[in-house]
Amino acid sequence: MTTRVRYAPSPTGLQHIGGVRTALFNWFFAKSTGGKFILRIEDTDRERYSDESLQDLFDTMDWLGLDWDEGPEKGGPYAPYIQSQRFDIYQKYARELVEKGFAYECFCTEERLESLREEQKSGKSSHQGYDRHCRDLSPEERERKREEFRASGKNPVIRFKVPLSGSTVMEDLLFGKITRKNSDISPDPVLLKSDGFPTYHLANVIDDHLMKITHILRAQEWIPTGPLHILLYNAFGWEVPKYCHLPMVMGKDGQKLSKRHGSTSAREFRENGYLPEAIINYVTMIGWSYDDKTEFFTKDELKKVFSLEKINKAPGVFDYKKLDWFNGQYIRKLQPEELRRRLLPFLQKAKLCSDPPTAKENEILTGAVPLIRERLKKLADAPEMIRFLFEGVHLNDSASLIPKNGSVEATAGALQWLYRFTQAFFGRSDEENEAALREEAERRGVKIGDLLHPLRVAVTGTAVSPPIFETMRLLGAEPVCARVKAAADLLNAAGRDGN
RNA sequence: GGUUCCUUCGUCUAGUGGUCAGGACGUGAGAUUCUCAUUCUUAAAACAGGGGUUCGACUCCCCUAGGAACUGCCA
Repeated sequence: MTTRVRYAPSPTGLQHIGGVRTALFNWFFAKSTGGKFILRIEDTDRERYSDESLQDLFDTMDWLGLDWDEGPEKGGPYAPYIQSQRFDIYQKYARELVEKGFAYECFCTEERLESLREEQKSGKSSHQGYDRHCRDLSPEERERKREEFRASGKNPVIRFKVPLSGSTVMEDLLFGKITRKNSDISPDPVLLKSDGFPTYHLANVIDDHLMKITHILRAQEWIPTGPLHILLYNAFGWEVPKYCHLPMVMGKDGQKLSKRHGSTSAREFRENGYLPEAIINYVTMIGWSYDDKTEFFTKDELKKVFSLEKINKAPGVFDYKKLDWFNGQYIRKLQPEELRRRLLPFLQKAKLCSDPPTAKENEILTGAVPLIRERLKKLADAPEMIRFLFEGVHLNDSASLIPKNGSVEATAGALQWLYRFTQAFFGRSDEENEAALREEAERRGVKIGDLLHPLRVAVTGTAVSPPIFETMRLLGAEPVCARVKAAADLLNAAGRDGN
């Protein structure tokens, strides 16, 4: 039997990294077992639905390189299944359940439900949730209400008749048997809403059955509704798929990962310059492992090696630091030309390169890549690291030129010498330049770094930069000399002002 | 509150009755170095607690504690 799995997101917000992990696990499980991966858009909540979210879903799948093997139409590339386009299917099955006596129409108003909730919150009633008011309406009463609704153009909701006694067992591949007393299941949840759309429970069960899903891999937060779904399968007389609930992804404080912990959406990671290969690798290592030492996996490797047995039961904390490390590793694995290609959009966004880039910009970028590749944690860090290659440097604070424990006078003097040094720099080898620098440092009785600091600040505008010799060569003689001259002048002026 | 699930270094994890409890991130120290990084070496760091079962428990069972998720005409 070939395995069939699905990822079933709701387009009600940006794709969450937890969702990404669920998608990845499903996709890898399908691939590793030679099965099929299906994408199903669960857009039955038209209140929260947004086109932007749907687009973000596609962008994310595309970014991660996750494709799906089926759709409502024959022949690929496939459009995904979309629940809002399957409206009639759910109607039909909901009616079937009512006819078979497993569900019933409920005419309770929003207000009644609200006051019920109030009452329960204040502790007046020991009951929780819906009081099953409409479950046992007399046929006459039911007919009267139905007429009433019809007259006012309202639709009753359809609720599931949860058995009052007994219990339901869910077999989970990871957690084993999970038993829940039927009386503990949410009393008669809504299956079909008054707008005619199904709720998650109904649509999910129907579609998983119709799409012949064999394994349901979904977040652990769904465990409590598992038994309800099983009751639904039983009511329809359908075979129950295998369940494998995935441990949750938590924030540093052990709570569900959310905004306050940092970035949570795939889009944010994308825009910050995390590589999809790093995200894929890191995210699947939360709650899954291969052995006691291997932790680098390409997507292709994971397609072969992924297995449900190695999933961990305990929830995992999302470690941003470790992700950064993974990302740095992957950045350094990239061929220089490939890194250049991926960096370009970030420089364009920072307005340092035009679109398309000019020959000159391309040249600078190509030269800059080897200088920054081992300094990058995220691609978005690049623009600030090499801004000075594209734009002039404006030093307005002469103090930044002075090395630690240095003085204005000494630094001004050093800069005079550095100006001459830069003029000679481009006609000599690095070895010769370094020798000259060392000699001068010794003559002045300072460390070589005390000379390099003002040079670096003068040329790059910052105290932290890629290696200065390479940087200078990349920048070229003219701008380098001009910048050192400008710095020397600035410091002289500062000195004259009596500092 | 109720229900269900979870519990190995700070974090991600290996471990499946006998290990000096291993690796990785992070942290500390050191080396390399023109700054920052990278790289390398090295150190500290864990079986939640209590009972059993057993010749022997991180590994099996029970209890306690702690944490989490769920408790909607949202998914």
